[in-house]
Amino acid sequence: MIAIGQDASCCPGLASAPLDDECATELAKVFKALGDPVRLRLLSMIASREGGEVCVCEMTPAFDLSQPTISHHLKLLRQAGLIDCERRGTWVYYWALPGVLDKLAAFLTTPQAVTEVTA
Amino acid sequence: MIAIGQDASCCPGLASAPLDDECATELAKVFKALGDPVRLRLLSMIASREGGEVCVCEMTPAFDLSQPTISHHLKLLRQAGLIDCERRGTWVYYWALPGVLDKLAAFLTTPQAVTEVTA
DNA sequence: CTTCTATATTGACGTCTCTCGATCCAAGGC
DNA sequence: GCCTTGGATCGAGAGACGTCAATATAGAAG
Repeated sequence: MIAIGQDASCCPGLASAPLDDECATELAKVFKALGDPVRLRLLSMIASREGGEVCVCEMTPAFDLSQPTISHHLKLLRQAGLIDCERRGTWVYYWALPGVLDKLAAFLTTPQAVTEVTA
Repeated sequence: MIAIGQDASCCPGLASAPLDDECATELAKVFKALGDPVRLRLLSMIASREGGEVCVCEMTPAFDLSQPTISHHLKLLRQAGLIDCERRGTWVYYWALPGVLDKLAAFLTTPQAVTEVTA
């Protein structure tokens, strides 16, 4: 629903120029999705997985929360454009959408830090 | 109040290993502070400023919001450890705390992307 | 000391968010 | 067909959040 892949690239960087309203609104949606410890852990479980895919049945018991709550957080992460999922038989598998996290990281990186790395 | 400088460094990276609860809670506070378009714009105004300092009197009229609301958002950004301020006469000046954004960016950067850059 | 200006704080209101139990849907096995 | 299992959706309640008007505070100027 949120095309961070396109909209984030329009924003040259947090510290390079004052953000316009539209860009800030789009980016805030993604950061808001990251602004919850449960969602951060879910995303980390998914993004750090070797094979790239994690079954819901594996994530739900890792938390002290009800199954609908985990499903709700996964939905928010998906709406933020951070992950996607596919049903395979009885189970549903989630994976991290590539590039989105790196684009966010690039947006946060200050120009000085960039020049230091590339120098 | 939040020592992202210390606590974020304890977290090796979102995509390198599943985040533990404590680390996720600390990081979520910072991302939550970034999860509002007004705060993103405020932080961008501050971080992109050449001299490094921005007066509140310069930020308030840039928004269609009341003065207390802007003050409130600046307070949240400060509590998240992203900015700091100092009173100088009648005016108050804000600046971005260095390194925090870069640490966040490093946390979001996937291991693959890191190896690509350093290769 | 009084007054004015620039910010911060307080209190209140409506809205959004997180969580749960209950229910529904999709797929497999009998 | 029916039943079981894995997930998603619905509806509700408690709490957090964003916003404002009103007030308080700090400093400068008279």
